[in-house]
Amino acid sequence: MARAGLTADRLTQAAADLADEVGFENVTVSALARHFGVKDASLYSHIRNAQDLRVRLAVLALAEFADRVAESIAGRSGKDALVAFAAAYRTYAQERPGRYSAMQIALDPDTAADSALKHAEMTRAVLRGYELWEPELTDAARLLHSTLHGFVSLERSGAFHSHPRGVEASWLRALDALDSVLRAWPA
Amino acid sequence: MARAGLTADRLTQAAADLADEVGFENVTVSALARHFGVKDASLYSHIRNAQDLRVRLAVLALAEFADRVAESIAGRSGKDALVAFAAAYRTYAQERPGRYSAMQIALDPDTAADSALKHAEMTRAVLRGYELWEPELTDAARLLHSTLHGFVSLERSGAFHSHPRGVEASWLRALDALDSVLRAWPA
DNA sequence: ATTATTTGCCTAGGACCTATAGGTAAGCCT
DNA sequence: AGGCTTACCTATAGGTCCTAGGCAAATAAT
Repeated sequence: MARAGLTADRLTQAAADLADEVGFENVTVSALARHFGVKDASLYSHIRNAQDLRVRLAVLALAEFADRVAESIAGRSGKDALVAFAAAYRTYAQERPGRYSAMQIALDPDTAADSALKHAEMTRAVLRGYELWEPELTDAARLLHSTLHGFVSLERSGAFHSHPRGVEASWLRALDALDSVLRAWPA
Repeated sequence: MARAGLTADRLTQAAADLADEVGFENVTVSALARHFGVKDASLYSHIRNAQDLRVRLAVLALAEFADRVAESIAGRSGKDALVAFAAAYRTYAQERPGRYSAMQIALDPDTAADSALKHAEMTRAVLRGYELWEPELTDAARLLHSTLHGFVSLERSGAFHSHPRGVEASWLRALDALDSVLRAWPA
């Protein structure tokens, strides 16, 4: 019988698409096997187990996201870079919700090392316009990530829907606030 | 045969404790039934299904968390209130990780209404010292929640462990930044 | 081109989780 | 004591995760 031509990469790609369709938590080995028209057991030649699949998906998403962000902040600086960075963040979460969820799982330091490095570099690139130095640079980077991730995460979970105030307006205000706090940081 | 004396509330309480022990995603109907020494099927007289159990757990956590926060900000104002609010937030996430995870699931507006109201009230109580008015009050509240939730969430997922800078120091800096941005908000 | 090796996918099966249907017995009320 | 409600049961079915072991297709060796 003809082979489906499975590889770990093809499985991970398909899992990512599946995650965006049905949600990260509904990405199962069975569903993925169904998608390729093979039996569950066949996937275990390519992935160690379900958790391994999730980790691969997270790594894929982190790399893809890093590329997007890098592209969006290229050639910008100061508040322009901040806004572009933030927009890339929020847009990715909206367009690729499954991948975004995948990115949030805890990875062991080794696995995350590459992505972590690239993300750290880009964050520093954005913050370069604000003239911050260690250790404040790290504090600022953590605040930046916290704010963006927190906002996007709460928006997705519906926490902002209970109030008529437009989410977009609050988002812009948050970016203003971030910009001003970063500019005033050295003080 | 003796009855275990199950009720939806007792199940929810036990589920919450279980969540803190083994993680929210590992709270299953089976595990809960085992804990009470009854068969899985017996639980379905008290809860509609597994999702219903998770929702009840989330509501429990939200209410419990609201109580804690209310207690911690009572009698404080301005930055004191902000710091107490933030500490309650972070401490709850650390001490009750399963409950904290449960709180993040998306609830339909009706189910979340009570908790949402109480949370909104408390946030407004914290922000009272900063003399903000609608619609900026909502923007500020959203920024506050985003920052706290984002920080706590990233800390828990290990995103901050890749750098030697102490997380506590970054946390204090983030609170300073929040305080200053809230004070400068009307500008 | 035939053989040997690897590898992709299979069947079979076990463990655990979710859920429903229908039954029995414990506890409450009068 | 009688009847009613309900807490818990057995039985059953389907879904997911994963392992063991087998055959056949693809690939490499001769």
